[in-house]
Amino acid sequence: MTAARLPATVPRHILDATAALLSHRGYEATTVRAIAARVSIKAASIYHHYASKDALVAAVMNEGVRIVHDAVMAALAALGPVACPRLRLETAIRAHLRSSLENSDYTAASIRAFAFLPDAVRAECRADRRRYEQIWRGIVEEASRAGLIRPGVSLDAVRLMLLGAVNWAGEWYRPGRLDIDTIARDFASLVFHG
Amino acid sequence: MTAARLPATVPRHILDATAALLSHRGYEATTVRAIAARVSIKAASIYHHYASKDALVAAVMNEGVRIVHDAVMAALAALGPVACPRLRLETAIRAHLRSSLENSDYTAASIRAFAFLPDAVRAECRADRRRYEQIWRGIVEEASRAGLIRPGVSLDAVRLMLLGAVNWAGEWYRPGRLDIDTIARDFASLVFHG
DNA sequence: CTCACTCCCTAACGCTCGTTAGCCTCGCAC
DNA sequence: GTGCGAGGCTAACGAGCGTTAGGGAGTGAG
Repeated sequence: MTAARLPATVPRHILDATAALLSHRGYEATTVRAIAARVSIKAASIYHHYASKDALVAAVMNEGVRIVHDAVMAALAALGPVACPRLRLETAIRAHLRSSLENSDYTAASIRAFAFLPDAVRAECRADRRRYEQIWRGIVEEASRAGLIRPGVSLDAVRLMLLGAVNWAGEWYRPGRLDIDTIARDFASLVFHG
Repeated sequence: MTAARLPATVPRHILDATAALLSHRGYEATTVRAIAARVSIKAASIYHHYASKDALVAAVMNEGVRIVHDAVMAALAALGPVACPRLRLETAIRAHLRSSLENSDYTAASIRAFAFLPDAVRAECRADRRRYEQIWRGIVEEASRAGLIRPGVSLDAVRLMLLGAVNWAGEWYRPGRLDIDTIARDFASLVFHG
């Protein structure tokens, strides 16, 4: 899961270009020729660094999940071990939103382009994505144990609502309108009762 | 916005096939040949009924928004004019989820495939989509006026969280797990305070 | 100096895409 | 029964796709 998993020989800017195209145009419109053009080389040269388009895409998708995973974990760790669940949830939301909306084409790609990936590529991404989901399962569970979630509400529903809301944010967020801190605060407010 | 907007000569099953493909595979993978194969004709014959792939796609997208719009409006109307905002919100959520998850490939397509449509097609869909958003703006505002939304929370954030959560449901919903009534009830619970 | 290796190139492969042209065959109107 | 439009068809177009073959320039090691 560390950066070392990527072959050192793979130029970062090829991955960057792929991430940018995937996040803005989706899988099919992200052509090898378009990626190559973005880094001012020819399409065939891509294959010197990567075995196939799908291997490149899979690398970007997994990198995207890794980035948001690490961002959320780092933000939670910075809170210290005794932070209240309310604050932990708001912090996780903010970190996820920052990663996918501001910092990382990789994260944006891993969220937006995933749905229509070829099955083979999707299969390569499943494990890391599940691992990321576990963070949220944990946060919601903590909050529930602390009595912050209205009793009777399914914790799965809470988690899926939250992840849905933050993952969909890429479809409407534009810098300069609702700012990310406000979104994170309000989203967190909504899932806690009285 | 009525069905009469579609030329009467366009066989419904061509639209159906396009909606099914769009919702499951996305825009680029929805080829004219694949649509034709689904209705057991050849690709060229599609053009006897529709001027272009994009015109066909745009028709499906707008039909999808119309269907969910009508479904939500009908469900709200069935409640009668004096229903409480809490119930109205839950009802709208349930109608939206039923439309996109159970009843309509059109609605599923209009939600899932929209992001990566060509700009020209997206432009043709904007008006109807905005009109649908207005329903939600109204529901959230009612709830807020009734004092059901925690003060200090942006109503835009509430609306966007709700729409994000329900629109993303297509990415994880599988029949037989969390059922739609439960999801709708829990989602509604979460946005209301004490 | 030379060998090997890296990194890029041109050219082309087989395939699929959206779309068009032109033809055939029904079934209904007159 | 003749004409014609509706609704299919085959064949093909130019373009773009992912990918491969093979070559050439630069560079660092021996």
